[in-house]
Amino acid sequence: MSGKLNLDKLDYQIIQHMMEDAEISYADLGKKLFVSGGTIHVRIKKLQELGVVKGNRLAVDIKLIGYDVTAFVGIYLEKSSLYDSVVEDLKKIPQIVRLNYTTGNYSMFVELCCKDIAELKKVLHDELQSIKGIERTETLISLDESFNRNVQVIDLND
Amino acid sequence: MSGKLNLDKLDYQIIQHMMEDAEISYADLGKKLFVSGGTIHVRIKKLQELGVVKGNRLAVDIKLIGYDVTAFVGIYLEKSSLYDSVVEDLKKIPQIVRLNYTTGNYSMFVELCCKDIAELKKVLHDELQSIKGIERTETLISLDESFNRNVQVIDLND
DNA sequence: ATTGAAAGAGTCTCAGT
DNA sequence: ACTGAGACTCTTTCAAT
Repeated sequence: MSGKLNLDKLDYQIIQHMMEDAEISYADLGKKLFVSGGTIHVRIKKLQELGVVKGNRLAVDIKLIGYDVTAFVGIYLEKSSLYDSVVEDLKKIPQIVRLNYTTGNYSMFVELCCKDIAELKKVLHDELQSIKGIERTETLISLDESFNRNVQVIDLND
Repeated sequence: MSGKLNLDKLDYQIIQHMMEDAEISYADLGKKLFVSGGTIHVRIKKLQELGVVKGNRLAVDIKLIGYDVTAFVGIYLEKSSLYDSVVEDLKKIPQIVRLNYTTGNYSMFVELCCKDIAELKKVLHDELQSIKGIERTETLISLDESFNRNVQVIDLND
């Protein structure tokens, strides 16, 4: 499937299942995929060693703990050579959870999580505007997240 | 901290730790936070019942399994009343992993994961353009993800 | 609410195939 | 490479505080 690593269908099935729900036991996952729990264990160990599997994260509903505002900000840079220094400055702002260097309208694109609109305004107005190299920004506020899911690495019906 | 739920510092510390790494045992996490493993267990059960903790996901490096292209697409709708029907059509495209309804330039904003530029082109040209209600789209291709991290729900140094 | 210990369940290793 | 069983570790429950 992917050229670089030699993963077979079973590897992809394991990845697909465990990306969605990592709470299933090796024995039970083995039953679903018609192999032993020991084989699931060996495969997951292999995937960890290859760096494909990087750990295990708790899925948390951040809205429920007060992070009501998700926003996206497109950033225009004065010069694209300023990218690295701007990245370092943005990394210091804890509300910024993701930063991508992009083609298209903006030079870079960030996602941020804030407790409320007041906090968003503070980050946009006080923090972003004081960073050297940022020419201007455009903000998209998320009013609703219709879905958020994983890539489908394999069709589970074969 | 958050008005609705009555979570204390220990709850936030547990959430912060387990969002980053859910592989630590309750006993070890208890040692770090100066309580017993049993208390960690009780708190996590409470957080699950409250819906704050929604499960456990394997963190996978999708680049390593051939998903080289991450892109963001801003979508202009003909009429915003078409939102729901467009959502249903977009949900059927497996490469679209996230969809937000946004204020600002675009009516909706999606993220997609593709194996290569050819697949991205196919989705943009063949699939998005044939959906009724989409006026036009603007694509940002991610050339580099500088970072991608969790919200900081508590400062771990108190 | 927190604890510590016992019971139950899961992971990990390894010898055999 | 896969299997199954044993050793080990973790989760879960619960009586006591």
